[in-house]
Amino acid sequence: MNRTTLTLTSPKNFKFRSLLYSHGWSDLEPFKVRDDDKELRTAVSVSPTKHALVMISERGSKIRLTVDSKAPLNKCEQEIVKKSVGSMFRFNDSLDEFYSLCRKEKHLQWIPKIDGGRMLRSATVFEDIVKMICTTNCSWSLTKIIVNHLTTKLGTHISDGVYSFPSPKTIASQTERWMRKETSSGYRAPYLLEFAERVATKKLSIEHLRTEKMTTDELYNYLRSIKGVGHYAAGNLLKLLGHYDYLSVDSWIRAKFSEIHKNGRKVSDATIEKHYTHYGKWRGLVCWMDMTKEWHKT
DNA sequence: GCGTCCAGGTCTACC
DNA sequence: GGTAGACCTGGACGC
Repeated sequence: MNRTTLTLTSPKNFKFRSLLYSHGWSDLEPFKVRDDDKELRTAVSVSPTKHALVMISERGSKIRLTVDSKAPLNKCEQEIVKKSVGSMFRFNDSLDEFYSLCRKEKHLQWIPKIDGGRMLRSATVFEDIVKMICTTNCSWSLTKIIVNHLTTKLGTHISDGVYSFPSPKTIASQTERWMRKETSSGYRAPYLLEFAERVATKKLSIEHLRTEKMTTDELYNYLRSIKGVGHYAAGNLLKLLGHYDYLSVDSWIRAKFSEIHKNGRKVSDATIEKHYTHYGKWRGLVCWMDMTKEWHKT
């Protein structure tokens, strides 16, 4: 095993722990949180056949990447790893405007204090979309099972129990029967296969979506063209693409909102939408942070 | 251990 | 455009 150490400079308003608990992604393979929240492990594919285990930790204002790979990484491949981690950690996203808005409201002032709101992404848009489809219509424990099966049965073993996330081509080459039986994805299997096949054959282009200048509605409609991505999944994916105009209300948000704001009384989605309307294009992020405040208590 | 019921979001057919 | 029903799984529950 070859080991390389790389360093990234974190942007202002960045806190490692806030990123880890930004949402559930750090709980899904190939992510692994280690050493009492001090290290995040994941896999980065630098080419279709070359994968690296990346151990990420915070060192003051720097981010240290300890990278293990079976063959040494050249300079170009090291840059791919750095760029990939920067994209996962949202280094290019500015939250200044969001923080200004939060500072004006007493109950939101805690957010800029913990540098919150930066939501962890997977190494690729493909991985994010597959995982989001796996969150639909099931418990979080089932989501973890499906993603775990996909990664450990179809990914490449790198080191220390870490597997790369499978490529579109690898997923597309499976049969629906195998997917249903071996990944517990059930009726989602044909959705995952169709999506992977469209990406693998370049009928659908998605990796540019993190940098493409598109309006929220254009992005939303693009995502909805993927079978298995409905209103909730598209809204959540938009957050991972830097657009926060959608609340993407699901059963958990309904229950949490009811508990926090309505003393447990049942509420309609329209009531929840109305509650956050005046936060404009940041309403989706304000809602999410409001719902997950307790996750950030130390 | 086994059977039954339920929750969860999306798609499709139908009105 | 709105709505009902099917999809499939793990987990909770009762026996």
